[in-house]
Amino acid sequence: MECLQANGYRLTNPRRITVEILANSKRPLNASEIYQLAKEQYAKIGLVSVYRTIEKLEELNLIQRVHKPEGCHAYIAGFTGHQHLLICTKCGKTEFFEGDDLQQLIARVSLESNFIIQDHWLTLFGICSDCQQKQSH
Amino acid sequence: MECLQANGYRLTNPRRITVEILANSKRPLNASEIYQLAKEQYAKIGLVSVYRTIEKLEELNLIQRVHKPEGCHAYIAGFTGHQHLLICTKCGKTEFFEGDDLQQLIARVSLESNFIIQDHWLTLFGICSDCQQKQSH
DNA sequence: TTTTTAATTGAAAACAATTTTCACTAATTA
DNA sequence: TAATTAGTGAAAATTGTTTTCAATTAAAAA
Ligand SMILES: [Mn+2]
Ligand SMILES: [Mn+2]
Ligand SMILES: [Zn+2]
Ligand SMILES: [Zn+2]
Repeated sequence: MECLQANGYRLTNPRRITVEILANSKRPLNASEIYQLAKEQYAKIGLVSVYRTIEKLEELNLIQRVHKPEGCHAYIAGFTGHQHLLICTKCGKTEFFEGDDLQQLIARVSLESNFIIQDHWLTLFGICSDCQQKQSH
Repeated sequence: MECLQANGYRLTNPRRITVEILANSKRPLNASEIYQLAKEQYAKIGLVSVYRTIEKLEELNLIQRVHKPEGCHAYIAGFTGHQHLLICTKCGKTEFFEGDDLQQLIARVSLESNFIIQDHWLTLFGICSDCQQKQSH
């Protein structure tokens, strides 16, 4: 909310609620999921406002689109700097990690392909500890 | 086409042309791009058949959806086994590479997060050699 | 505090992408 | 060759997202 305000945006109910939902979610949410949750707190919110808030939060790098095999329209909060995602394929729980060292790989691929490599996306998929326990029963 | 036939699908014009376009493309194409190209060879083809062929090729693992910042609705042919993509952000030219060794990283992240890590997505973005030359003029 | 203002809102309409329906066509089998 | 049935394309339906617009409301000004 501070960041929105600092960028000249007004602090409104639809924004507050959308931000709160995204900030508290451990898994990526899409517009309609946010909308369903938001209505519980603020019945008159419109889906359009959710879309518009997502757009602004993404511009300000406060949320990040998450690409998964099932779709790429969900967002997760908490992005800062160069990080990557670790996603539970059972419940969707998503964590960030960093410290990947791809320098050697990138150098090799660059040499073999004659590409100048500027960026990379890395996502790990697995089963979170909660879902491991549920599974073992 | 062989693989389609082996799986009980008929060899039709719409399929032949869609397959040919995807097989010959160096960059990922979406349904409507394939459709535009296909119409040049077979004017009466329908966009629906392109969608249906994409669906089957994806099921048979002959093509793969490509995730990019601009969107995730394009497909590239030639997927076999565990490989990753290298994409030119100028012209879209896409190559496969393999031999990434993420074992150490995966072990560390697994330990820190208590996830069992089962899969990963890695995509490198850069500038291909053609586009490097065009740029330097 | 009250008034002014312009950004923001939600409903509805518009738009875009994809899927479904259905009568017809054509690839394969007998 | 004829019979069968998968596959086709046009049109309609559906889904997800964006635009429009009059009304509302947060923030600035008085
Ligand atoms: Mn990295
Ligand atoms: Mn790999
Ligand atoms: Zn989980
Ligand atoms: Zn290029």
